Amino acid sequence: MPELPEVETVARRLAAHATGRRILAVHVLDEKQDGVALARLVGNRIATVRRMGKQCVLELRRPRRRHVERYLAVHLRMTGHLYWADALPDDVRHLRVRLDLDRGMVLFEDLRRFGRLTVHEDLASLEPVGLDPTTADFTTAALHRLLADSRQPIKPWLLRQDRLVGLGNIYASEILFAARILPDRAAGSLDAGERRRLHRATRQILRRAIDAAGTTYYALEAGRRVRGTFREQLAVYGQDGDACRRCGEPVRRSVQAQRSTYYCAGCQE
DNA sequence: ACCCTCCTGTCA
DNA sequence: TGACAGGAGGGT
Repeated sequence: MPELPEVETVARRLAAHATGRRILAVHVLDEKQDGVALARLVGNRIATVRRMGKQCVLELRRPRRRHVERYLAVHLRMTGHLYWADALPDDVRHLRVRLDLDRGMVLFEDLRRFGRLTVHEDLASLEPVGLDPTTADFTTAALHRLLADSRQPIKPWLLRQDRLVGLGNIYASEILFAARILPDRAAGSLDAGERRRLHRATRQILRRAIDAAGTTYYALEAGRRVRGTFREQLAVYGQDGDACRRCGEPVRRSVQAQRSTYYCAGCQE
Protein backbone atom coordinates (compact mmCIF):
# COMPACT_ATOMS: atom_id res chain seq x y z
CA MET A 1 0.00 0.00 0.00
CA PRO A 2 2.93 2.28 -0.08
CA GLU A 3 3.01 5.50 -1.97
CA LEU A 4 3.27 8.91 -0.42
CA PRO A 5 -0.44 9.47 0.30
CA GLU A 6 -0.82 6.07 1.95
CA VAL A 7 2.28 6.47 4.12
CA GLU A 8 1.22 10.02 5.02
CA THR A 9 -2.13 8.62 6.16
CA VAL A 10 -0.45 5.86 8.14
CA ALA A 11 1.83 8.33 9.91
CA ARG A 12 -1.00 10.72 10.78
CA ARG A 13 -3.28 8.02 12.13
CA LEU A 14 -0.48 6.42 14.08
CA ALA A 15 0.57 9.78 15.51
CA ALA A 16 -2.98 10.41 16.69
CA HIS A 17 -3.24 7.10 18.54
CA ALA A 18 0.26 6.07 19.56
CA THR A 19 2.05 9.29 20.52
CA GLY A 20 3.18 9.15 24.14
CA ARG A 21 2.53 5.44 24.47
CA ARG A 22 5.12 3.11 25.91
CA ILE A 23 6.14 -0.14 24.23
CA LEU A 24 5.60 -2.98 26.70
CA ALA A 25 6.36 -5.96 24.49
CA VAL A 26 7.36 -6.78 20.93
CA HIS A 27 6.14 -9.87 19.09
CA VAL A 28 7.95 -10.72 15.85
CA LEU A 29 6.00 -13.33 13.88
CA ASP A 30 8.15 -13.34 10.73
CA GLU A 31 11.70 -14.63 10.77
CA LYS A 32 12.61 -12.26 7.94
CA GLN A 33 12.31 -9.34 10.34
CA ASP A 34 15.16 -8.44 12.68
CA GLY A 35 13.79 -9.80 15.94
CA VAL A 36 16.91 -8.91 17.90
CA ALA A 37 16.84 -5.24 16.92
CA LEU A 38 13.08 -5.01 17.45
CA ALA A 39 13.29 -6.63 20.91
CA ARG A 40 15.44 -3.70 22.05
CA LEU A 41 12.45 -1.37 21.61
CA VAL A 42 10.75 -2.67 24.74
CA GLY A 43 10.50 0.10 27.34
CA ASN A 44 10.79 2.92 24.79
CA ARG A 45 8.14 5.58 24.47
CA ILE A 46 6.76 6.78 21.13
CA ALA A 47 7.54 10.52 20.93
CA THR A 48 6.46 11.36 17.39
CA VAL A 49 5.46 9.65 14.16
CA ARG A 50 6.35 11.12 10.79
CA ARG A 51 6.60 10.23 7.13
CA MET A 52 10.00 10.40 5.46
CA GLY A 53 9.74 9.58 1.78
CA LYS A 54 7.81 6.32 1.64
CA GLN A 55 8.82 5.32 5.15
CA CYS A 56 6.87 5.79 8.35
CA VAL A 57 9.30 6.74 11.12
CA LEU A 58 8.54 6.43 14.85
CA GLU A 59 10.80 8.56 17.01
CA LEU A 60 11.36 6.81 20.32
CA ARG A 61 12.58 8.02 23.71
CA ARG A 62 14.41 5.65 25.92
CA PRO A 63 13.42 5.57 29.58
CA ARG A 64 15.27 7.99 31.90
CA ARG A 65 17.42 9.26 29.02
CA ARG A 66 16.09 12.54 27.81
CA HIS A 67 18.33 13.13 24.84
CA VAL A 68 19.22 9.70 23.60
CA GLU A 69 16.89 8.78 20.81
CA ARG A 70 16.14 5.90 18.58
CA TYR A 71 14.02 5.50 15.48
CA LEU A 72 11.86 2.71 14.15
CA ALA A 73 11.49 3.02 10.38
CA VAL A 74 8.81 1.05 8.59
CA HIS A 75 8.95 0.56 4.83
CA LEU A 76 5.68 -0.98 3.67
CA ARG A 77 6.93 -1.94 0.20
CA MET A 78 4.17 -3.66 -1.82
CA THR A 79 1.64 -4.96 0.68
CA GLY A 80 2.59 -3.66 4.11
CA HIS A 81 0.01 -2.12 6.43
CA LEU A 82 0.73 -0.39 9.72
CA TYR A 83 -1.84 0.81 12.19
CA TRP A 84 -2.87 1.20 15.79
CA ALA A 85 -5.63 -0.99 17.22
CA ASP A 86 -7.11 -1.46 20.64
CA ALA A 87 -7.63 -5.16 20.00
CA LEU A 88 -6.45 -7.78 17.53
CA PRO A 89 -8.45 -7.98 14.29
CA ASP A 90 -10.30 -11.18 13.43
CA ASP A 91 -7.97 -12.05 10.57
CA VAL A 92 -4.33 -12.19 11.69
CA ARG A 93 -3.00 -14.35 8.83
CA HIS A 94 -0.68 -11.61 7.58
CA LEU A 95 0.28 -10.14 10.92
CA ARG A 96 4.10 -10.00 11.01
CA VAL A 97 4.97 -7.72 13.95
CA ARG A 98 3.00 -6.58 16.97
CA LEU A 99 4.05 -3.86 19.41
CA ASP A 100 2.06 -4.03 22.63
CA LEU A 101 1.64 -0.55 24.11
CA ASP A 102 0.45 0.63 27.50
CA ARG A 103 -2.76 1.34 25.62
CA GLY A 104 -3.55 -0.67 22.48
CA MET A 105 -1.03 -2.01 19.99
CA VAL A 106 0.74 -1.22 16.76
CA LEU A 107 0.21 -3.89 14.10
CA PHE A 108 2.33 -4.52 11.03
CA GLU A 109 0.65 -6.73 8.45
CA ASP A 110 2.28 -7.73 5.18
CA LEU A 111 0.97 -10.37 2.82
CA ARG A 112 4.06 -10.60 0.62
CA ARG A 113 6.59 -9.96 3.38
CA PHE A 114 8.63 -7.43 1.38
CA GLY A 115 8.19 -4.71 4.01
CA ARG A 116 10.92 -3.98 6.55
CA LEU A 117 11.11 -2.62 10.08
CA THR A 118 14.53 -1.19 10.87
CA VAL A 119 15.96 0.41 14.00
CA HIS A 120 18.23 3.47 13.73
CA GLU A 121 20.22 5.60 16.15
CA ASP A 122 20.03 8.79 14.09
CA LEU A 123 17.70 10.45 11.63
CA ALA A 124 20.40 11.30 9.11
CA SER A 125 20.59 7.73 7.85
CA LEU A 126 16.86 7.89 7.10
CA GLU A 127 16.84 11.22 5.32
CA PRO A 128 15.69 10.53 1.77
CA VAL A 129 17.96 11.60 -1.09
CA GLY A 130 15.17 12.82 -3.36
CA LEU A 131 12.98 15.88 -3.00
CA ASP A 132 9.62 15.54 -1.25
CA PRO A 133 7.02 16.89 -3.69
CA THR A 134 4.66 17.97 -0.88
CA THR A 135 7.18 20.47 0.52
CA ALA A 136 7.70 24.13 -0.38
CA ASP A 137 11.07 23.18 -1.89
CA PHE A 138 9.26 21.44 -4.71
CA THR A 139 8.95 24.28 -7.21
CA THR A 140 8.81 24.26 -11.00
CA ALA A 141 12.40 25.48 -10.97
CA ALA A 142 13.46 22.60 -8.69
CA LEU A 143 11.64 20.15 -10.94
CA HIS A 144 13.39 21.66 -13.94
CA ARG A 145 16.78 21.14 -12.31
CA LEU A 146 15.95 17.53 -11.46
CA LEU A 147 14.71 16.68 -14.94
CA ALA A 148 17.88 18.28 -16.34
CA ASP A 149 18.72 16.53 -19.57
CA SER A 150 17.53 13.06 -18.59
CA ARG A 151 16.75 10.84 -21.54
CA GLN A 152 14.82 8.41 -19.34
CA PRO A 153 11.08 8.12 -20.11
CA ILE A 154 9.16 10.34 -17.73
CA LYS A 155 7.01 7.56 -16.21
CA PRO A 156 9.88 5.44 -14.84
CA TRP A 157 11.68 8.71 -14.02
CA LEU A 158 8.83 9.63 -11.66
CA LEU A 159 9.35 6.36 -9.80
CA ARG A 160 13.00 7.20 -9.04
CA GLN A 161 13.29 7.85 -5.33
CA ASP A 162 16.63 9.61 -5.79
CA ARG A 163 14.88 12.43 -7.69
CA LEU A 164 11.41 12.83 -6.16
CA VAL A 165 10.37 10.73 -3.19
CA GLY A 166 7.00 9.18 -2.62
CA LEU A 167 5.61 8.52 -6.08
CA GLY A 168 4.75 4.95 -7.03
CA ASN A 169 3.09 3.13 -9.88
CA ILE A 170 -0.45 4.34 -9.28
CA TYR A 171 0.23 8.05 -8.85
CA ALA A 172 2.85 8.24 -11.62
CA SER A 173 0.23 7.25 -14.21
CA GLU A 174 -2.42 9.49 -12.64
CA ILE A 175 -0.09 12.50 -12.54
CA LEU A 176 0.95 12.12 -16.18
CA PHE A 177 -2.69 11.83 -17.23
CA ALA A 178 -3.54 14.99 -15.28
CA ALA A 179 -0.54 16.76 -16.85
CA ARG A 180 -1.49 15.47 -20.34
CA ILE A 181 2.02 14.15 -20.94
CA LEU A 182 2.69 10.77 -22.57
CA PRO A 183 4.56 8.39 -20.28
CA ASP A 184 7.28 7.58 -22.81
CA ARG A 185 8.38 11.19 -23.28
CA ALA A 186 12.03 11.69 -22.34
CA ALA A 187 12.12 13.42 -18.94
CA GLY A 188 14.56 16.08 -20.16
CA SER A 189 12.51 16.84 -23.27
CA LEU A 190 9.60 18.52 -21.48
CA ASP A 191 9.20 22.17 -22.37
CA ALA A 192 8.44 24.90 -19.85
CA GLY A 193 4.68 24.56 -20.23
CA GLU A 194 4.82 20.81 -19.77
CA ARG A 195 7.04 21.14 -16.72
CA ARG A 196 4.53 23.55 -15.23
CA ARG A 197 1.71 21.11 -15.88
CA LEU A 198 3.69 18.24 -14.41
CA HIS A 199 4.49 20.25 -11.28
CA ARG A 200 0.90 21.34 -10.86
CA ALA A 201 -0.48 17.83 -11.49
CA THR A 202 1.94 16.28 -9.01
CA ARG A 203 0.86 18.60 -6.24
CA GLN A 204 -2.81 18.32 -7.12
CA ILE A 205 -2.96 14.53 -7.35
CA LEU A 206 -0.99 14.06 -4.13
CA ARG A 207 -3.15 16.60 -2.32
CA ARG A 208 -6.37 14.90 -3.43
CA ALA A 209 -5.02 11.45 -2.64
CA ILE A 210 -3.93 12.51 0.85
CA ASP A 211 -7.34 14.09 1.42
CA ALA A 212 -8.91 10.77 0.37
CA ALA A 213 -6.55 8.75 2.65
CA GLY A 214 -4.94 7.11 -0.37
CA THR A 215 -5.93 4.34 -2.74
CA THR A 216 -4.77 1.16 -1.04
CA TYR A 217 -4.78 2.28 2.58
CA TYR A 218 -6.75 0.40 5.19
CA ALA A 219 -6.69 0.22 8.95
CA LEU A 220 -8.82 -0.61 11.92
CA GLU A 221 -10.68 2.23 13.66
CA ALA A 222 -12.83 1.32 16.65
CA GLY A 223 -12.91 -2.28 15.48
CA ARG A 224 -14.04 -1.41 11.95
CA ARG A 225 -12.04 -1.49 8.73
CA VAL A 226 -11.55 1.97 7.27
CA ARG A 227 -9.93 2.54 3.90
CA GLY A 228 -8.77 5.25 1.57
CA THR A 229 -11.18 6.29 -1.16
CA PHE A 230 -8.92 7.69 -3.89
CA ARG A 231 -9.72 4.60 -5.97
CA GLU A 232 -12.98 6.34 -6.87
CA GLN A 233 -11.00 9.23 -8.36
CA LEU A 234 -8.56 7.18 -10.46
CA ALA A 235 -8.70 8.32 -14.08
CA VAL A 236 -6.47 5.73 -15.79
CA TYR A 237 -4.74 3.34 -13.38
CA GLY A 238 -6.12 -0.16 -13.87
CA GLN A 239 -8.71 1.13 -16.36
CA ASP A 240 -7.35 -0.12 -19.68
CA GLY A 241 -10.14 -0.53 -22.20
CA ASP A 242 -12.42 1.95 -20.45
CA ALA A 243 -13.30 5.22 -22.17
CA CYS A 244 -11.05 8.13 -21.19
CA ARG A 245 -13.07 10.52 -19.04
CA ARG A 246 -11.59 13.49 -20.93
CA CYS A 247 -11.74 12.48 -24.59
CA GLY A 248 -13.51 9.11 -24.78
CA GLU A 249 -10.62 7.22 -26.38
CA PRO A 250 -9.92 3.85 -24.75
CA VAL A 251 -7.39 3.97 -21.91
CA ARG A 252 -4.30 1.94 -22.78
CA ARG A 253 -1.87 -0.15 -20.80
CA SER A 254 1.81 -0.47 -21.66
CA VAL A 255 4.85 -1.82 -19.82
CA GLN A 256 7.84 0.35 -18.95
CA ALA A 257 10.73 -0.88 -16.82
CA GLN A 258 8.70 -4.03 -16.09
CA ARG A 259 5.86 -2.00 -14.58
CA SER A 260 2.39 -1.35 -15.97
CA THR A 261 1.68 2.16 -17.22
CA TYR A 262 -1.82 3.45 -17.95
CA TYR A 263 -2.46 6.42 -20.22
CA CYS A 264 -4.71 7.91 -22.88
CA ALA A 265 -3.15 8.30 -26.33
CA GLY A 266 -5.98 10.64 -27.28
CA CYS A 267 -5.24 13.47 -24.88
CA GLN A 268 -1.73 12.91 -23.55
CA GLU A 269 1.13 14.22 -25.69
C1' DA B 1 17.72 -0.69 -21.63
C1' DC B 2 16.86 -5.61 -20.26
C1' DC B 3 16.51 -9.50 -16.82
C1' DC B 4 15.73 -11.57 -12.13
C1' DT B 5 14.69 -11.93 -7.06
C1' DC B 6 12.36 -11.31 -2.74
C1' DC B 7 6.86 -13.41 -1.30
C1' DT B 8 1.77 -14.74 -1.40
C1' DG B 9 -2.29 -14.09 -3.23
C1' DT B 10 -6.17 -13.16 -6.92
C1' DC B 11 -8.08 -13.39 -11.30
C1' DA B 12 -8.86 -14.57 -16.32
C1' DT C 1 -1.88 -22.58 -15.46
C1' DG C 2 0.04 -18.29 -16.16
C1' DA C 3 -0.13 -13.28 -15.67
C1' DC C 4 -0.02 -9.84 -12.59
C1' DA C 5 0.08 -7.02 -8.13
C1' DG C 6 1.32 -0.68 -4.14
C1' DG C 7 8.58 -1.51 -4.21
C1' DA C 8 13.26 -1.86 -4.60
C1' DG C 9 17.70 -3.99 -5.15
C1' DG C 10 20.73 -6.65 -7.79
C1' DG C 11 23.03 -8.28 -12.22
C1' DT C 12 24.22 -7.91 -17.18
